[in-house]
Amino acid sequence: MKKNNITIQSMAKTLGVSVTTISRVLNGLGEQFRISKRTIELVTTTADKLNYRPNNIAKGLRLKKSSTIGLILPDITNTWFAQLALGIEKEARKHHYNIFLCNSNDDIKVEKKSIALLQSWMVDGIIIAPIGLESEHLQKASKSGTPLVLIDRFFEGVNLPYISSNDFEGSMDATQYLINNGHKKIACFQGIVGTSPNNQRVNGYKQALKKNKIPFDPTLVIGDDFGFNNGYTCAKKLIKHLAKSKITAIISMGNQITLGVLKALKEEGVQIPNDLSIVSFDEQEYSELLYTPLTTVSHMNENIGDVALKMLFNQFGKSTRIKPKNVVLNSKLIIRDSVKKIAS
Amino acid sequence: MKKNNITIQSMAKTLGVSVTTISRVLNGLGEQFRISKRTIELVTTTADKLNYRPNNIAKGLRLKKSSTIGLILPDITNTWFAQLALGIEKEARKHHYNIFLCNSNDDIKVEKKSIALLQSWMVDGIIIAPIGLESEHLQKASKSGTPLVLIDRFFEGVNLPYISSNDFEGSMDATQYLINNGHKKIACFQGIVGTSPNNQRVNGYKQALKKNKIPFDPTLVIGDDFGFNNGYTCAKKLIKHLAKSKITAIISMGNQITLGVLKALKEEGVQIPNDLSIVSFDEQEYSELLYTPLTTVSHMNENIGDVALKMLFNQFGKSTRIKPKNVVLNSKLIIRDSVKKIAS
DNA sequence: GCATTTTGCACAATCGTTTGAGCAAGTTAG
DNA sequence: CTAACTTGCTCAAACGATTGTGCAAAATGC
Repeated sequence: MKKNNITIQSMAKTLGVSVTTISRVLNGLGEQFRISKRTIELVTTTADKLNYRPNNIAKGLRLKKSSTIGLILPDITNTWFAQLALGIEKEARKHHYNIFLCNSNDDIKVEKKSIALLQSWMVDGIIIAPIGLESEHLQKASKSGTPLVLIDRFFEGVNLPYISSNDFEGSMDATQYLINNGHKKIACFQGIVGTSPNNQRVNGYKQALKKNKIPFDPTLVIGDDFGFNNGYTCAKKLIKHLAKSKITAIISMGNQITLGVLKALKEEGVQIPNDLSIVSFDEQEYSELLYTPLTTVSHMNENIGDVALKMLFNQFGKSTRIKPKNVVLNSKLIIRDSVKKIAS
Repeated sequence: MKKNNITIQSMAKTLGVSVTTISRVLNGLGEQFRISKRTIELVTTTADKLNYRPNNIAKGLRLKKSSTIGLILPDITNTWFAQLALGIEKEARKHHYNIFLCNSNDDIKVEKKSIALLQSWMVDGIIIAPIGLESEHLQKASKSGTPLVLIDRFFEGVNLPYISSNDFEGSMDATQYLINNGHKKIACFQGIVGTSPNNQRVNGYKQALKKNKIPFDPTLVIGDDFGFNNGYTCAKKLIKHLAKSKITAIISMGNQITLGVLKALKEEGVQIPNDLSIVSFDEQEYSELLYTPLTTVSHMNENIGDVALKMLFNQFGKSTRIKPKNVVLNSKLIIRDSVKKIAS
C-alpha cells in the first residue's frame, strides 16, 4: 500500500510554479503576495483535484508549533472524565487544535511517561487530571515551557493553574445533610488517598462532623481507590459488622465506588435507606434511575472544557508565567431517596 | 515563556561531538556503530541531565511515519465507546503508539474533516466507528494509503476491514426471549437509521418476528437516534396510547436510549415489567442496579482494543491490500427482571 | 616498517513546509 | 528616454531528526 505522496513540491513540479507560490496560495496569502488570479485558480483547483493534504508534521517542524493539545486523564471510561474530554475536544476543534489522548490509569509512572511523550510531540499545551500524589514532574514540565492546566485535582502551594470543583463544600454539605437527618456514625468510603479531590472531600466530611461536635473516628474512613471494586469490598466488610458498628450512613467519594457499594448491598439484602443511608459524589444520568434514587453531589459543568482550554490559550505567547487565575466550580447537593431520617 | 530548546544539535555543540553520534547513542545504536563507551556514557548522562526530549515531529518528518493512530468515535461519553478508547489506547501505548482522538458527534461533516485532519497528521492508521451513512470518504482514505479499521459499524459490500458485534443475532435472541415470554406487540426503539448496528438490530428484531409468524408492524419501529432524549420522547409518546396500542414490551437498541425510556416510564408511573417489559442493548455496570434490573444484550469484549489494533498493524507494510479478515463478536443475553411472562 | 584491519567517529543529504529577501519583466511618471 | 514603481513570481535557508558513506587515527599482522 503506497502512500499518497502529493506534496507541495510535486505539485510545483507538475504545474511549473515554485513551492513558495503554492504554499502562499494554499494558505490564503495569494492576494497579499500578488499571485495572479490565474495562478491562484490553477493551484487551488489542482490541489483539490489531487486531494492534496498538507503535511502537518512538516508544518509543525517549520513553525515550531503543533496546534495540538495533550489531554491526560486517569480513566476515560469514567463518565465524568469522558464528558470533560468531549467538551475539550469539541472546543479545541473550533480553534483548529487536535487532541492527543492519554489515559494515566491512575498510575504515576504512566503519567510521567505520558507527559514526556506529549512534550516530544511538541504539544502546545497539556490539560491534565493528575493522579495527584506528586507534582514535581508537572512543575518541571511547566518550567520547561509547556503550558499546563490542571483539572479536577490540584496541589496546595504549587503555582500551577487549575480548575476544580469545590469538593470541600460539597462534601460538607452532604455530610451536614446526613447529620441533619439524624446520622452520627457515618462511614466515609474514600478514593485514592492523598489526591486533592479525596483530601478535600474527606476534609469536608471531617469539618462537618466537627461543626456538629461529633467526634471524628478514623476507623470510619475506609478504602483507597476510586474504582468499583473498592466500593464493593469496603461495603462487604462493613456489612459484616453493620449492627455492631452502629453505622447508619455512608458517604461515598466517587460514582464508581458507589456502584460497587450498591452491588454489595443488594447482594447482602441491605435496604437503602432503611438499613443504611448513602450519599454519593458525582451525579450521573442514571443516578435517579437506580434501585434507590441516589442523593448525590453534582459537580459537573457543561462548559468546563471551554474553561480549561481558555486557561490554556491564555498562557500561549506569554513570556512570563503570570499568577494563574484558578477556577473553582460550585457543587450542588441533589436530594433524592437514599437517606432516611432517623431519631437522633 | 520560552521553550526548552534542547536539541540533538545544541547538545552536539556543547559536547563537541557530531549530531550523528548523539542520535545513534540515544537510539541505542551506539555499540552497533562502534561509539566508545566513554562517549555513550557522556551523551546519555547529559541528555538525561538536560532533560532532553526528542522532537517527534522532526523524527516523523524524516521517517515518514508518525507512530500515531487516529481514533474517531461518535461520542466518547458513551461508555461503550469509552471502553473501546481505553483498550485501544492502552494497547497502543505498549507498541509506543499515540492516539489522536476525534469525536465525530454523529455528524458526517465532522467525520470527514476528522479524517482529513488525521491524514494531515500522517497517522499510521485510523480506527473509526463511522456514522455509517456514507462510505466513499473512507474508501478514498483507504485507497490513498491510510490503513483503516472500522469498529462497531460497517458497510455491506465495501471492502474495509471491520470489527463488529453480532448485533443481528443479539437482537434476534432478545426478541425471541420476549416472544417466549408471551409478548407479541413489541415496540422497537431504534438509533440512527441506516447505520449498520441499527440495521442489524432492527433486522434481527424483524427476523425473530418472522420466525414466530408474528406480522411485522412498521409503526412499532420508532425513534432515530442513539441518545437519551430520543428514548425519553419516544417513551413519552408510547405511554400516551399504551392501553390502546396493546404494546407489552420494548426492545431498546442502545443504552442511552434505555436510560431515557426509564426516566420517562418512571415519571409516568409505568411499572417495569408489570405494565411494560423491556430489553436493552449494551450491558453496563449499572444495568443490574437500576430500579428494575435490566435484561440486556451484552456485546462488549475486554480486548476489543487489542483486536482492532492488531487488525491495523496487520495492514502496515503490506504493499497490497489483502482481503480483510473481519471479526464479529458474539453477543449474549443477560436475563434479569425487566421482562414479565404474560399469557400468550 | 609497511600494509591491512579495526576503531571511532563526522559529513551531508533528506523529509515537506514556511518565509524573508530578491529579481526580472512590465508599467507609469516626468 | 530614463528612473521609479508595480507585478508576479522564485531562491534558499530553516525547523530537528535519521542514515548511508567516508575517512582519519590507532591497532594489528607479517
